[in-house]
Amino acid sequence: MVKVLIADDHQMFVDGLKSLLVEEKDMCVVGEAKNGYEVLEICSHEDVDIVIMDINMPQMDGIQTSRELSKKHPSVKILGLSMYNDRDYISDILKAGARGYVLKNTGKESLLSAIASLQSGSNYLSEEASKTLLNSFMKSHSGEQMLEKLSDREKEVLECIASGLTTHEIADKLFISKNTVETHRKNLLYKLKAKNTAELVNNAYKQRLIQ
Amino acid sequence: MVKVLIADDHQMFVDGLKSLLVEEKDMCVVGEAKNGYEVLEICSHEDVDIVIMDINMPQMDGIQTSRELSKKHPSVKILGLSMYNDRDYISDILKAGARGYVLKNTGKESLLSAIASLQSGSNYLSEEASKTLLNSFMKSHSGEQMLEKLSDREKEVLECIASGLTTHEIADKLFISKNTVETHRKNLLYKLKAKNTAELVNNAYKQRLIQ
DNA sequence: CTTTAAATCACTGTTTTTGGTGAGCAATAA
DNA sequence: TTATTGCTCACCAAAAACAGTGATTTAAAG
Repeated sequence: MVKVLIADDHQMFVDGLKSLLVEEKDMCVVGEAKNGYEVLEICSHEDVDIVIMDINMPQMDGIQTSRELSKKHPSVKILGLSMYNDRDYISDILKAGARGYVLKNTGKESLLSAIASLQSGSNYLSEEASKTLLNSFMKSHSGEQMLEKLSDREKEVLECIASGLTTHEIADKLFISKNTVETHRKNLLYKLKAKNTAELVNNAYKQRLIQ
Repeated sequence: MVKVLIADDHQMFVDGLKSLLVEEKDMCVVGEAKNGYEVLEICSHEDVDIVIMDINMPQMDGIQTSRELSKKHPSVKILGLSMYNDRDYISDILKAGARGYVLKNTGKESLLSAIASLQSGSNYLSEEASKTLLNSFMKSHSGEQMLEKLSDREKEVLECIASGLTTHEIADKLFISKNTVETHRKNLLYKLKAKNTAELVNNAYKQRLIQ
């Protein structure tokens, strides 16, 4: 009997999954969570085999939750779930301790085989997800890739830029010099491979640095 | 017996909903669709009472599909569905002919009562959705609102701007003068209430003119 | 057949961004 | 200890964006 915990902030999706899983006689849903805190809370007093973990959740997202969870309860297996076939999503949640990843646009079969794989101790990557990872791996070797992480300060400046503030206004707001803001802006342009402010904001959205 | 058609591009969500609905003895799922074309196709040869219509679908989205569907098959009742509690989404799909709207983050109860309401001939708006509509109505009267529609040309220029092209490059690409592009840019800034390019792209994302 | 709206182009400034280069300081990792 | 990284600041010239105003043509709407 596989004990499953469903973590997703869309109640309707949870309800659907639950009704789908209880049909399987070797599975039971032992809990549901709307955010990361609830996942950790439930796992601390409940015996859970597998967490089906949506990546996009309010308050604490699936990535962060996976990190915490695999630290505190390494025996709990995490299956990453999301609607985006996004390199960063996949690699981030795998790095955070998940043992599998499936997309929401695949059917229940792939979900069930993912659960089976994880339960038997192996890993599971859906076909699309592995393609994406492989592609990005290729690219990373042809120099196309590389997404340098932004520092906290840079994210702060990025948000100011996106909200329409000029360099001077940002400088005033963050109590730093105009020159410093210009440097941050320059580094942001470089790191996000943008050639001007418009593309910067665009890329920031695409890479989900802003939502 | 209510005959339901589920339209959503996430197969897993469809599978979940289906298994949830077949539990209800007075309902049956007569079809599923991954995009608008499939919805129209199915409705043309299948007897459908209610379409559960996700707004975000590839190729033809829920809004456009609802418009076509209520033109061709006005007897089919449409229940709008989305994860966003967004004024534009709600009002757009209602204008397009939907008779109800529920959010994915509400549970199955609200979905079932929505279906029941629609089947009995009345409308259904989830609590959050009606709040959102009401709020935006208030705002629209306090002058805060107003989202002037963009012309096709403006959208075209907007995309160019977001992808990082300069005024000069856009002019070359669209075979128009630099001055014209600047005028379009100016109008875009005005219409989206942005004070510079960064905020323009930002607001375009927020208002889902780019995704 | 008008009135309106979209799309086009023009001129003239001012402000902001962008690119290039360089450097000091503090915290932290190797 | 040394190397690296994040944050800070500086200067300057060229490019681009921004603001204000006005005007013509064409197509749709009334």
